[in-house]
Amino acid sequence: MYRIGELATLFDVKTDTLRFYEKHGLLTSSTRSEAGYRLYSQDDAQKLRFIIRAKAVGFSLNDIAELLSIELDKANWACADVKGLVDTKLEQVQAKIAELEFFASSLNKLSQACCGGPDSAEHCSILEALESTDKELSPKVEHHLHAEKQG
Amino acid sequence: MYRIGELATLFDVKTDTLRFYEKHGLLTSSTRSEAGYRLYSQDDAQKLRFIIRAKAVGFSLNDIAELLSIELDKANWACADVKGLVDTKLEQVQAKIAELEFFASSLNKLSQACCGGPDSAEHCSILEALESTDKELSPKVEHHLHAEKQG
DNA sequence: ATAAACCTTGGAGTTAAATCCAAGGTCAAG
DNA sequence: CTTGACCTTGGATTTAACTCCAAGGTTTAT
Repeated sequence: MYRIGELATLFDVKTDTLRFYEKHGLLTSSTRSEAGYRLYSQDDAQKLRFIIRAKAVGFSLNDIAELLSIELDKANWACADVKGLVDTKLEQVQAKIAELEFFASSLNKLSQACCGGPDSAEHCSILEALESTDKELSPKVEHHLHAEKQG
Repeated sequence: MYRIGELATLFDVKTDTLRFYEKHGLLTSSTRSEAGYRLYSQDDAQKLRFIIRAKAVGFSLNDIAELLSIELDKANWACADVKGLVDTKLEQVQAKIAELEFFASSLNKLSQACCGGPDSAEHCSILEALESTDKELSPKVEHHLHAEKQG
């Protein structure tokens, strides 16, 4: 079991942050010592790791709480409910991956264009690099941008 | 050219948000009308789209400003500087992608475990699903978690 | 030429997510 | 048996990123 300070050090967060997560229902220490100290189990640590990772890829604490609530505890969740929530989150995750792969390929292009590659100095900013890769736009925007682009 | 309200509608943000981005150096309209109205060009729109996307995958406005500053404008940036910044950002993006792929595979596992798949009811929460996929941990944490896991 | 729907600025208020602070309890080391 | 490094709580403050408001100027449609 970890005391709050140990867990905080381990994951490079502040103890205050852990108490904050507790107050907001994201991570409660599974036990307390006699004196009232929070004691975190291995599972708690696992959960914290998940929270930190999810935050790093742009999920809000609310989103994360929802992800963590996905537990097929049979009494409270129908199977279809779980599946619905999971699949929604999965779509969000996949959308994010798609965005990032786009970024990655553009940054790559930029990096290569920069130092003497065959396309040298052709794409000099992230925006130009993105543009050169762009095939699809958000439906709402597509019409406008294309309209102007031809004119 | 778009007036601020048009651009805002187009991208489903508030006009206040656009002024906020301007104040913080992320997106300045390329011109103003005689009366002082902001007029946004196609390039400005492109830039806004980039900002919105970058935000969606967990970059802060500061991160984004840095990404946007990557411009090989020859006078101010040495080639190596650009490459350095780009490659740093590329690493961040790739790390995020790795995280998300992890999430995705776990959510998938969860979704399948849920409704009568072969692993039915085996991984009942996102945490269990993650754990079942887990091979690598952050180096800092690895030792501790494994140590306890064996004991 | 006037109302409705835009736009301007400056500044205040909100929300999420921490982060800090104060007053005090606990515990291992000397 | 006290010093120092922990921990507790409750509440205040900060930071990022908006979001709203007020007082006033502009444009457009009737």
